[in-house]
Amino acid sequence: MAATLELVARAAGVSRATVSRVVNGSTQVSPRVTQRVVEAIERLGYVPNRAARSLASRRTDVVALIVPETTSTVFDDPFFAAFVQGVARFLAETEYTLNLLIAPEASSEKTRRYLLGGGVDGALVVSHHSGDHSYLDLQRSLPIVFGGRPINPELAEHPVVDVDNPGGARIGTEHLIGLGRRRIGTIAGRADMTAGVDRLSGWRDALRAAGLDDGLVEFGDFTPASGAAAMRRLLEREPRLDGLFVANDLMAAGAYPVLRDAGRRIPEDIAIVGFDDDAFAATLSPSLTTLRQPSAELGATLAGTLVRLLAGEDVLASTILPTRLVVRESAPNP
Amino acid sequence: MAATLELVARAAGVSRATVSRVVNGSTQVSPRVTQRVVEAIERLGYVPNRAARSLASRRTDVVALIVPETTSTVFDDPFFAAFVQGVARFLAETEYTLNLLIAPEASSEKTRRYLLGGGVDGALVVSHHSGDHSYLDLQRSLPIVFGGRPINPELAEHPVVDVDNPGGARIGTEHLIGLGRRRIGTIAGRADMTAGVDRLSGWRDALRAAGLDDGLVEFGDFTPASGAAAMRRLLEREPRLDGLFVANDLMAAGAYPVLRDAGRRIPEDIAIVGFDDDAFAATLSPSLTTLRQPSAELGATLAGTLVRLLAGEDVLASTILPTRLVVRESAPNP
DNA sequence: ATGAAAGCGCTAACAT
DNA sequence: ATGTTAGCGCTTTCAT
Repeated sequence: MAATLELVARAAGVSRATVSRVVNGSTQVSPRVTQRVVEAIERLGYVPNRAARSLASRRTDVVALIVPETTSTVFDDPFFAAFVQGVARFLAETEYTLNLLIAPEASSEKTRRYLLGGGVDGALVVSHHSGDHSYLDLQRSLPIVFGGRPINPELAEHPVVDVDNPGGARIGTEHLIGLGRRRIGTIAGRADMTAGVDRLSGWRDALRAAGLDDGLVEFGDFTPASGAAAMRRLLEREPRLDGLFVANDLMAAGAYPVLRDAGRRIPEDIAIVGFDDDAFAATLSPSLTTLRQPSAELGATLAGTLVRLLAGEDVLASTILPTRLVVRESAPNP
Repeated sequence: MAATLELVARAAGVSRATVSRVVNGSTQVSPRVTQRVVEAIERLGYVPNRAARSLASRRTDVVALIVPETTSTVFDDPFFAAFVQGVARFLAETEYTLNLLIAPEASSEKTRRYLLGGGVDGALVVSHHSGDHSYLDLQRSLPIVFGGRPINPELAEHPVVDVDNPGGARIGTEHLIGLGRRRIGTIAGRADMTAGVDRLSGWRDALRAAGLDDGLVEFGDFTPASGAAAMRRLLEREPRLDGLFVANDLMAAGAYPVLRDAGRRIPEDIAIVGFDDDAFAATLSPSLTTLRQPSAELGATLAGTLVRLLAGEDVLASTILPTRLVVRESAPNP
């Protein structure tokens, strides 16, 4: 059986309150008593009971990272690896423990109870879809920080950390324009995710500023297969396409073989810029020019914002991290 | 503020005990009272407090999946995606919530306290290294099921679920023998992980049974780079190598270019069998013959074993799942 | 079938 | 600096 505070107190010849103080690092305990208590704790192998502590203190020291995606999406998307790592690394330096809650679960009643029932002190929510309303009723009862601007305006009051999607898309598109391309299409991401919407608008802004046609849009869902399909539609609509901005690298990877089969050379006939700089971008042939997201930094910033929020500090309503253009063969410098 | 049991009891005009019974699905409550209580719960938006419930009932309804690896290892290894999914899917059907604890964390004092302090009802531990002793002191105080036989004999008393590593390796090697290959080497996995040790012994068994030389062993650490290095050493030792069993597909992928550079054709000059059937096995050129692991099933079985253990049921000390040979171009059928 | 009452193990005023 | 005393919100005998 696990030792209790009571037992430790008895062994050390002090009150439970004193043991509690020692366990919680209070400075108000005399060195010699602290010493006695510490010894008793070691001797008995005492570990505080979480439930009791949480019940009395009204905190859990746990934060949840909620990913409303399927398990496979999470693991297949290279972005998440770095992102989760950023979160975990940051939290490792704090008093908090990370609890990763994955999708189907996250929408379930069980998880809702876990969150609402005081199971965690706060939550991080990433990749929020417009169709997903499962966090609406959490917002008033739990500190939440969003990773990626939620498309849902009701959630606007929560702090958000995001990468500069419109800015990155604009820079990528301007790069294509700078290469002299004039018929520039885009394979956009899902319209129900802000990453999709924002990258599309960045592409559009750049084209309009240059006085070019911004009608060559086809949508995908961030998967390679959808990228291939969108590429086919785009080529059909405008065979003379000479530039392409793709909302993520995976879809760009899907577009490559379609272009090859159509006899279009990259970058001679059509220059391509992706988004993410995932693990495959550099290994594609030709290698992909793309916008790098600071994924790990995003995770760390997100975690940091939540921790500050939980500490009662003021946090920025919105933090936007910059992207960086990584120039490779698919759209080389002039 | 969140509603409490007390408030619900008052609203429904019953005792707290009765509300508790309704919440916990006791059949001993009359329909009309149940009805009243349910209404009060809905009206007040009551969600039980986890800490209080856990303190009183001495259970948490949470199980931990402990992965003693770095975050990137977990996410980069295709095996984990399917595995975690298997665990999550199984638990979704139960009363338990999954808490994924990743490595650096898992060895930390914080996590130890989380586990020992009653934070979870039980734990699943995968990918156990011999160097890792952090779970030794958990074993007596927490129900644990291991995924993959722990190399540490002290942990032998815990239930284990594993794939048939020796059997798979034997079958793969026998396939090479059946192809008429006679100088069959192996790139083995790390000697401090049972998956490495067991696959090596399976290869050895097959060769001995056939009366062939079982000395052509070089070790890697399951990464492509280590596979490449091992391949070079093997070719140096025995240039006439005509068969190769590799302990995982990633190392096989690393070996491919080395063989190509050495002017050895696959499978004409050297036939290759891998292990895992990961996402890349089929896309290698030539595609890789390999042993498929039932990763998701492994996760589900592991979770199921723990759940049964927690329910006080008897569980098998050891459950071994079969692998299946997937024949592709690198070692085609005769 | 329902209620009363005693904790579960800890923290946090409040005293001293 | 240390002890005393209430709870935290729930489950669980034990009565009735």
